[in-house]
Amino acid sequence: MLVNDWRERKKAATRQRIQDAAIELFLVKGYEATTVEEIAAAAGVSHMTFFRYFPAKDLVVTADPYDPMIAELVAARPAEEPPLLRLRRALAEGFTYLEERELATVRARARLILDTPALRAQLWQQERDTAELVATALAGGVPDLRFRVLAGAGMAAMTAAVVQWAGDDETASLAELIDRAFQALT
Amino acid sequence: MLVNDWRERKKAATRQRIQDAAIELFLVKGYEATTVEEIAAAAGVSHMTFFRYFPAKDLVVTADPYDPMIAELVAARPAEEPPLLRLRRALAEGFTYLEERELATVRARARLILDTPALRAQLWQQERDTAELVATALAGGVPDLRFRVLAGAGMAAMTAAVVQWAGDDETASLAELIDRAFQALT
DNA sequence: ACCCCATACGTTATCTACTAACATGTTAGA
DNA sequence: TCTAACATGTTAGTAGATAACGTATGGGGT
Repeated sequence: MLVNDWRERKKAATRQRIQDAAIELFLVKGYEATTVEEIAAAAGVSHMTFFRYFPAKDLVVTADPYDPMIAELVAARPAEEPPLLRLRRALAEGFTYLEERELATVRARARLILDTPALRAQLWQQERDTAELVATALAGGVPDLRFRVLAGAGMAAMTAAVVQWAGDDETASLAELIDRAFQALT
Repeated sequence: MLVNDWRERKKAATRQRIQDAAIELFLVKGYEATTVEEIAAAAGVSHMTFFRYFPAKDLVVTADPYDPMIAELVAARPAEEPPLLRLRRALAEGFTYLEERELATVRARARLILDTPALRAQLWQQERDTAELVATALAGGVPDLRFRVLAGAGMAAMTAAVVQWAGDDETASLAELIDRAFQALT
């Protein structure tokens, strides 16, 4: 079983190399102007290896572990709370945890995504998937229209906050913006 | 100026021919399995003409006049109403107008879009654009975070309703689902 | 130490969406 | 009738994505 460890770590490393090379190139040359072949060359692999790790070019940017995390946080909160408050608190927890390390990276990536149509498309799809997960967590089973609406509204609030936060250096902190966004919802 | 009329009508006709041919092929063979060349051939044009009318393959399905219409309806309603009620009433008006003619077509197209990842991506982007238009209409100028959240939440409610309506033949009417969705929001 | 084989990676070919350059034909107006 | 504008076609090319097939590296059983 030691073998698997070694292989997994090697794979994780090349995956990271590809992703780093890609984002660096995107920030310098722009997303559209950067070809997969260039990324692969910069990471020292062939274009096939790129596609084995990221089935599509945009996934190298949009693949992200946070969205599923939100659903877990929602499920972890007491079911007695009203749905929107539950979601709000869950998000607050999540973003507080983030605050300490990766906020700058997240912001840079958010900007890249928001400035690139091809990447934005994926993002909205992802938001929708997360909304369904959140709705399921809120309902504690298959959600009905009511829970889907609430989850969707909550995601919309979060998205509005993130968009403002990413677009303006002078704006408030992300946590505060999310708080304000949920306030507007009630 | 008579000339322009004639040319415009001819252009509108070929545009329609292309779109009809495309949607028919999509429904029969599926979106991915249908090539632009096939669509162009079925419509009796070259693939370049296709792209002149629809800059991207997916636009032949997702290009749609309803989303801008919503913003107009919102702006037309009295500004004294609370924002969410205003949006709700505006949507009610719009879908009542629709009811009389194209509902079946809209439903078929909605299903095609919801079943095709490549089309879904565009749809969410479009929803976002509409939300911005609605937010502007609600604010009567450049919207702040509050109006953006409300507009986004409203669009989320509408989307949830449309998704359920498109997915289930036995479900309630679209107007009623939208009404229920907005009820869940308050 | 030997071979075996799984597994990651590369090479090559091909498809398709999409774009650009240039050619052609048709029609409105002088 | 000539010409300028405009819609369309032809051709060639780029880039994302997939499939078939070959190769090498390293682990485990004998």
